[in-house]
Amino acid sequence: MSPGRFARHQRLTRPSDFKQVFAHPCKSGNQHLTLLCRTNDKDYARLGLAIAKRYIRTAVARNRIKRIVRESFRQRQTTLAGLDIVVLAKTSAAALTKQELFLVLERLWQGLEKKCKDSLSV
RNA sequence: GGAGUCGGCCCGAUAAUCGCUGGCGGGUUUUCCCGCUGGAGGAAAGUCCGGGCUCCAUAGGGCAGGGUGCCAGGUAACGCCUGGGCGGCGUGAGCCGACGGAAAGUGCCGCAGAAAAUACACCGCCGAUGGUCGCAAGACACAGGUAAGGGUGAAAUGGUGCGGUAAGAGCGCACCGCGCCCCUGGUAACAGGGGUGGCAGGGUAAACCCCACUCGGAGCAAGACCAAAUAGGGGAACAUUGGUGCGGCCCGCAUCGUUCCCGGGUAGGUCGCUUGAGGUGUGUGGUGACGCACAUCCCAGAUGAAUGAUUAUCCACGACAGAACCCGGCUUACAGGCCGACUCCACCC
Repeated sequence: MSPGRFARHQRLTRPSDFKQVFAHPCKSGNQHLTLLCRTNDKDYARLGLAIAKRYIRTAVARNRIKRIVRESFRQRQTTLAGLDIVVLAKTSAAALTKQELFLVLERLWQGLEKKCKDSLSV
């Protein structure tokens, strides 16, 4: 297991934090998930989740996706340092298995690293 | 053994590692770190009822409106539960029922049918006296009588039988049903028995309605507290014989400065927030729901929102589904497993 913690300060908690990300995002995503991203002035990454009831109907499915995203983020956080990330789920995400979700997320994190880190941090 | 009924319980297990979060203790007692310990459900769901709690309203009463609706009990309360009654279903264990009032009034009753409620009778049945024909028996037609039979319908003005009659009819009688009165049992719903009346005129109250009982409104984003930045409000003091405007000038009025205080209150934060109509055990009262007594336990409390991930082993290979102020119910969803009581059928003795 790769080490790493996921403490409170590593989460986006305030509405204003979310607004900042939504305002000028660098996007990455596929048919299951969408990731929005923006640099912050800190030396660690922060994660916010926006799993809408509209798309994912049952609370159980929403919780499942949140937990898996958090776990995946926790393992990858060192390479994502300096970014604020918001994860949005689409309807099809509920149908994926655990393993599929982890795979999908891994690819998306890589995409973000390449795409966003350089272009935005200038 | 098979089929079934009712009630209760479980909801993968174990280990290791890495995480999240409440509480307690400690450390550099600020967000940080360490240790110990707790961390979703039977429905947490739908938000359909009832209550606690909070704020608002309220002299008292009535009307309107909503809800409930066999009886008794349980409960904080209920539209819930228990026991009983009545009706229906099932061979049975059992299950189901908005189950008060239709002679208080109003409305409605498709299609079919003559007629759906004041019977104005379609096919029928009878047809005396009188009329026509006939010697007569009788035939024909009419006035009229009738509701037994046929047919329609979910439903047709009590049912069966006998008497009765021109044919019929509660017209009369017997039994059943129905209404009323009395007696007996039962707290009561109701049941049983006796007497009497006379056939009284359909259904629908989840149609209006009547009767009885009952109900104030909004909800934890309730509500309470702390409180930046910025803008603005009120007050005090100081500084000025200060500046600017009105004015020819003085007086006067308006406005501008600094400091402090006050109240409202946004972002944000804290409380409400989990010890409760609580759980477990024993005893005890009660057919039971449930009550009482004693002992014992503390059992989620998050706030972008915690209970997860990985690996290994095993099996029945895991359904529906995630607390958000808290309880009591109801309803809906659901793969499977365990236990107990009982019923029916088959077999053995």
